Amino acid sequence: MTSLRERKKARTRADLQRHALRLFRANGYAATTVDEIAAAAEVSRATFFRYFPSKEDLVRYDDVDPLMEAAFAAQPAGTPLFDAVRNALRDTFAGLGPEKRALEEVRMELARTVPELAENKQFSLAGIAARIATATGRDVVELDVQLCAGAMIGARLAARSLSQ
Amino acid sequence: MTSLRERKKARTRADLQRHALRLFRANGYAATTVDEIAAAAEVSRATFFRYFPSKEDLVRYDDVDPLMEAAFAAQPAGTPLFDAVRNALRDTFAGLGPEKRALEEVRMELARTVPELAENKQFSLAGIAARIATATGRDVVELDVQLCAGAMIGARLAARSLSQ
DNA sequence: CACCTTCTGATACTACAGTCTCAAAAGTTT
DNA sequence: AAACTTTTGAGACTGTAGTATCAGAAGGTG
Repeated sequence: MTSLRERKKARTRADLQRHALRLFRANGYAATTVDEIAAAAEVSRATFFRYFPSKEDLVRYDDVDPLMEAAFAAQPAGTPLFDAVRNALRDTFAGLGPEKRALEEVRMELARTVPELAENKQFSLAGIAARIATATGRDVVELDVQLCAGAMIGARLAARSLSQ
Repeated sequence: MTSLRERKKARTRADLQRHALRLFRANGYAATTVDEIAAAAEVSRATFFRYFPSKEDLVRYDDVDPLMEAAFAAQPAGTPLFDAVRNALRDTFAGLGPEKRALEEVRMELARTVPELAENKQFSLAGIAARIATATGRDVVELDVQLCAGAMIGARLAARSLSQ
C-alpha cells in the first residue's frame, strides 16, 4: 500500500517533469532554467535536484520505456523483427491514457531534438542493435545486426523528416 | 598578398583549434575549459571568444568542408550517388597533408561524438538529402531521396560502430 | 618618425547548473 | 500528543560559458 509520503513524492516528480516538458516545448530546452521549472512546479530549486540529478535527466527519465521493453519481449517468437518493433510501440502507446501519451510524445521529441540529449540510449544504434541481437539470438557485433539497426534509424529519421 | 596581421590572425585561429582538438581528444570536450584552451594557445581568454563565438563553434568551424563540397560537385554527371560521395571524401582527404588530415579526423570524430554538436549540418539528414537532391535533380521532399539519405546515415553509423 | 587603425590582455560582470548545509516542516509510529 | 524520520526551503558557494570595457601594444601608412 502506498503511503501519503510516497504518493506526494510521485506527484512532485510527475509535476516537475510535466511542467518542465511544457516549458521546454513552449520556450525551448536551453532557454528554460531550472529555477523556472521549480517555480512552475511550486517547489524549491534544491528539491528539483533531489528528484533529478540534472536537467538532462528530467528528460531522460522515462517510466514508459520498461513497458516498451516488456511489450517487445512479449511478441511471439517467430514475429519478424520490424513487425515486433512496430507492434511493441503500438501496444505500449495503446494502453497509456491520453495525457500520459501526449507527455511521452513531447519527451521523445525532445530526446531526439535537443543536442545535449542526442545520445539517449533508447534511440541509439547500440540500443537497437542490442535488442535485435537478443531477439534473434545473434551477436551484437555481427555486421548485419548493426546494419539492420542502422537502417532502422535511417528509416525513422527519414520518416520523421518528411512528417516535418 | 597577405599582410603580417592577416597571417598572425590565421595562425592564432589555427593554434586555437589545434590545441583545442588536442585537449578535447586527451581529456574530453566537456572537461576541457576555454581557459585551458586559451592558455595552451598562449592567448587570453577574451581573444578566444574573438575568434570563436562559442566553444562549440570551434569544433564546428571547418575549412575542409567547402573542399568536400567542390569535390562532390566535380564528380562526372553519371556517377552513382554512393560512389560520388565516396570519391569526394577520398579525393578531398588525399590532397590534404598529413597533419591537416589528422586534425580533420579528430574534428569529425568530435562532431559525431559530442552530444552538443550532434546536429552538425555536415552529417545531418537534411544536409545529405539536400546534396542528393541537387546531385540528382530531384526534390528534397521526395520519399526516396530522404530514405536514401537515411540509409546512408544508418550505414555510416553501423560501420562506425563496428570499427569501435 | 608620427599618426592611425586594429588587435590584445586584464578585469570585472552576468547567468546558469550543480553542490552543500542546516533548520523548519511534514509525514510516520508508538 | 510526543518522539522520530524523511523531506523541504533558504541561502550561500563553486565552476564555467559568454559579454563588456578600456587602456595599451602591435601592425600599417603617410
